[in-house]
Amino acid sequence: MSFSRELYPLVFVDIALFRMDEDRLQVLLVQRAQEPEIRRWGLPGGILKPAIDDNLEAAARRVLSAKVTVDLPHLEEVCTFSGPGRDPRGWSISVLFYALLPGNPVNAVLRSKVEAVEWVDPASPGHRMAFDHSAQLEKALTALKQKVERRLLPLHLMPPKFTLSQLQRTCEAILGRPLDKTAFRRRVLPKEDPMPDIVKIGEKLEGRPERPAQLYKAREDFSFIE
Amino acid sequence: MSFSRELYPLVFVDIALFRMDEDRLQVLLVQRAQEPEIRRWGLPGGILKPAIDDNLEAAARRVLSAKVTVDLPHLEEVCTFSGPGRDPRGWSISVLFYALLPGNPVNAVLRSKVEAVEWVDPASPGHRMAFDHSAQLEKALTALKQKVERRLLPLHLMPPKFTLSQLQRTCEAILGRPLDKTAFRRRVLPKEDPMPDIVKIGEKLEGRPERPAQLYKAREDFSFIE
DNA sequence: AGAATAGTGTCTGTCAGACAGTATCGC
DNA sequence: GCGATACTGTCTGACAGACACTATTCT
Repeated sequence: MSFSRELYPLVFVDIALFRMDEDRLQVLLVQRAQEPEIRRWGLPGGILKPAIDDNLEAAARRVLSAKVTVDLPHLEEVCTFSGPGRDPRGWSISVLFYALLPGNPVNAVLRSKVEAVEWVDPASPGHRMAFDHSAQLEKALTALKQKVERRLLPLHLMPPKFTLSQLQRTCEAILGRPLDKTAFRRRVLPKEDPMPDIVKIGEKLEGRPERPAQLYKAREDFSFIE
Repeated sequence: MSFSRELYPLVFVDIALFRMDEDRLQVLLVQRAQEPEIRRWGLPGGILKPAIDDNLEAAARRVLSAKVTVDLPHLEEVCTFSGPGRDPRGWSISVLFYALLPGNPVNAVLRSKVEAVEWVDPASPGHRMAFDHSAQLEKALTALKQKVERRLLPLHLMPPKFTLSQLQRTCEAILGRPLDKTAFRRRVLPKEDPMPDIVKIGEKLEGRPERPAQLYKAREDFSFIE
């Protein structure tokens, strides 16, 4: 442990970036290209750079900008992880964020870099993960789940236009359990709500062999923060 | 800004320590005895010491131990505050915690130090506060409120033995609004719950000119974490 | 007896899950 | 018409607020 580690901790930001792939929730993992824990998989992250970062959230956005071509996914702090042993380089803090990537622009948003990247099922990532990133992913997923459990709609994960069934399947993927259709629609479409979270566009989904569904969009100033 | 500030941020922990005074919620403020912002009031806090702190929560407990003679109040992370401008000493991070002090042992738990201390109403502290501590206090209070709004019982604020009315008044003080007695009791005393949060002791409150109330205690392994 | 709070019984509205039934499209 | 999904109507049980009523102690 270097001397400075006894005065100043290393400060990192780590991000659990979620997206929907069809009807499955996924999270982005990267394979570390450097020591320590080289070749291990983990959440994308990086060290805080006080010289260029305005705050921790800005640091997280900077780290994300190296992975993703769109900015402004929903980004929210979850909690911190800290201690002398979690990173071999010394006493460290990681501030964990989770981010939600919107649906449609996904195809073109990922930029390949020196590291390998992979979208995996957050409930069973299928890799042994570096540092305490396994615990971090669990915390991030729990935070997302709890929000949806509290009836917040994960609209930041949706494409610009979506159907109610799509939205319901997204919630079900996050919660890991089926939802009742009637109850879901009643909740999401309150008849006389002055500020409904979602707005009917007036178009219908075409090109499918079933009855076409109404398309909706998120309210202009919708926020996933309670 | 010193050179090291461009590589390493200063890392602080700040704590909003809540207690009940009769039926009012209070938070502990301290008057700063040092520059910067000397004589301004703020939340108790201190710098992280990697050499002696096992993690950020341990740092918060260490800081609290200088103010309070009991340990183990409920301590929980709220969020972080960060940036180059919030402390004149340079780029800094504060990790905010809130803590709940149990009811009865309060009288003897406060230790006077070099700084003046004061218990104030968290909703209107009555002092202009140092740094961004005003925003921090607001966040901590909101976090506490939301937990109680989500039906978690703030049992860590209660004395070892308490009546249902006392508990209800505590919830009302936190929420800032009255609660219905019938609904509150129904919620708190589910007839056939295998794991109720509170347990009837069997004693009654004596020495009052009204009908004596049943006394309750918190379940052995009760946790305020959801 | 009276004051004061503890504790209960019951009505009513809201809202959830459940489930069956109807609607509307492509083929 | 058939298949598939969109959407609706309605029943039922859980639970919340409201409120009046009863219970039990001290003075």
